[in-house]
Amino acid sequence: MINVTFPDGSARKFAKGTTAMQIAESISPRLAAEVLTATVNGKVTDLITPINEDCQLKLHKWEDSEAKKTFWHTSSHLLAEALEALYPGIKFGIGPAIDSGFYYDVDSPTPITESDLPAIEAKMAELARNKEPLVRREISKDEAMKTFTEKGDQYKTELISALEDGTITFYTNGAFTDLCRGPHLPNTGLIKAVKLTSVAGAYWRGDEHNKMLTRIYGVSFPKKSMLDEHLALLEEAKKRDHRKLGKELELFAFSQRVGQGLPLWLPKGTALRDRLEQFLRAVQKKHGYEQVITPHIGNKDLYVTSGHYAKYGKDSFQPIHTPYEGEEYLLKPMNCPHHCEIYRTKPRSYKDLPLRFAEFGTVYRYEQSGELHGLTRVRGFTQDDAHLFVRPDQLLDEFMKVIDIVLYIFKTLKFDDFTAQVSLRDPNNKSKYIGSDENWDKAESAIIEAANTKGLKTVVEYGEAAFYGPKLDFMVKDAIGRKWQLGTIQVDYNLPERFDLTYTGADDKPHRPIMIHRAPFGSMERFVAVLLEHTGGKFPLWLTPDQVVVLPISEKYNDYAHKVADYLCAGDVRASVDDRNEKIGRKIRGNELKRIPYLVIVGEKEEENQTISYRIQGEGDKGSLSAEEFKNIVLNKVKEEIEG
RNA sequence: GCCGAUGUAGCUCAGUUGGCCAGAGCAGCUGAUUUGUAAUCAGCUGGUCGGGGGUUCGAAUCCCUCCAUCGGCUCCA
Repeated sequence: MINVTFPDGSARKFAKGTTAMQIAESISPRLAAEVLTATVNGKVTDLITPINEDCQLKLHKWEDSEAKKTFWHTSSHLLAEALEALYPGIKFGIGPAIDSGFYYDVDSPTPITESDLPAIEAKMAELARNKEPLVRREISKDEAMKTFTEKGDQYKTELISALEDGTITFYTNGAFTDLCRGPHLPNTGLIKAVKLTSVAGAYWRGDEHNKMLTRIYGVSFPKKSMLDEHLALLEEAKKRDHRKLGKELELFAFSQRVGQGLPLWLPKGTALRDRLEQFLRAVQKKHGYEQVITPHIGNKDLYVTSGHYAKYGKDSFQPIHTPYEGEEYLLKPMNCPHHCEIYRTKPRSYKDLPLRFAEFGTVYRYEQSGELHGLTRVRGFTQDDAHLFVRPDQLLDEFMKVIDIVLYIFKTLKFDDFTAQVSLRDPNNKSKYIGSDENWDKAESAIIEAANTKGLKTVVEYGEAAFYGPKLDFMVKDAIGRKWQLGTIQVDYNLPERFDLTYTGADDKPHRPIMIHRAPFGSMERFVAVLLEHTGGKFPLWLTPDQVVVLPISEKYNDYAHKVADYLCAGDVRASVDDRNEKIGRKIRGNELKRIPYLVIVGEKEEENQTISYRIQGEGDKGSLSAEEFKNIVLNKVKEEIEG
């Protein structure tokens, strides 16, 4: 007998060799029907693998991420089974579960396009109805190699050759057998709803020098209704797409003639962006930052000194030549080297530090054409940049103060759900980075300590550091649960060395300052994009370009409407009049769609009583007030938003 | 950059196997209407069918090429 302990602390005895599925059945048939996978002693495993020793057992239903992963992993095998049936001779790369579904990379003799997906979905549904069991088999390396060599699948043999004998398992569903360590669902019949979402190219093993395989993405659910909900969420995401909203709300545009990835900020978008800038300027001023301005181009030598040229020279706009031989300039791809030169403009004392230079610095990077995406990835953008030059004894404190600024900004803009990612060096590939191990260790431990002291919810990612130093990256979750990377704070021991930056210490000797790079928004472009998707275009009142539009019932009341708007504008409310010769319903609809927070309606009644009627966006009519009372409502709301 | 898809009016989209001066709705303009809480009516304007080249008696439609956009991959100082 074996002793099985459950998460609630209870324990029961079962015969040796009992499976998790049998255990679930013995507890309740209803549970057994819902359970998808299990964790045995902390390891996710099949329901059908016999358990031979005492263990902690957790049974997972759909809601658990372990169950979803298993569900989607089995779905990828089902996809492969369908593909093999429909495309004889197809070869398989890898087919894992991902956060929001699954994919399989394939090398197909005939091209697979999006129009083929419905037929593949149908085949998957047909196969799933057979309720084929997933059969696990341990297999020797030789035999595994033989199987896939005979099949002619060089991708699988490449994977097998990297594995150790004795650890290799095959899983079979129906006519399809795959190299896989599992775990899987007991049978494919649990997969009741499948949607193949897209087909894309992906390099074999993620290496751009390798052959590009076809990747088929999909998502699946145990119930049809869950798929419908999922598709509804995708629809909602589409509605919030910042590229669509940016066009509709006339915030920004792109022009083929201006060039790819070079955004044009329209008047309303500029108003919004300016307001964000003013907000940040004010916060930074309070925290002892000094604004600086540096040119949009810089001598190539500047970036050679910083090390950026060696690392990113090929990804920059290529050198601009002057009439003089050998003189070369680059469009500024980052602000830090310029700020280092500002530091060098005069001798610095330990008493001067910390120095905090801030700049809304516009930079240009030649991103590969396929990487460009709306405002989130562009070739010309403005960083809300600042560089802090600090003494070693100030580092931790200054770093934490930067965290405070980031937290304050997130709070004001209602990004309530975020995590901090500690981005460290890839310990297996240190050649990608500059600087000594000693300095890296110091920098990394400073970041970790600061994040811990601040009590941030953190995750550590190796290989995500910048080439000159580790980072603390802030990832926010938006209103519909998607994650975005925003601000970043970095500790850098390297640039001060490369630029030979020093300050005179109390001991009258030269010392090396440490740099902190930070950009709470990341860039103005990216931040506006994320804000758009987060709010669906319903910006906070304090930020929105147009706060109030006054709608006269008919042209007879245009004068009164303008009087009201002028009064509001004089009181620092951003108001305008929609005096088009249209019916009131039409004007309301148009301005509601533009997501104007407040609509003021004036007609005979209001003019007579010297009042106004108003509506709140999405909420409808809110009744009548005096213009002054209304103005105070608006101003108070703004105040409340900024002061939290 | 790579794989795949797409590109018709300011926007959203129709345009059958190549064949009458390329269509609709919205937006815009003009006029009528003077309006009470999410679309008033009528008329009009607007397109080198992404650019270039080719096939054909004839191309939005077929072929080549370039550009841009979208979904991914790779990359992200």
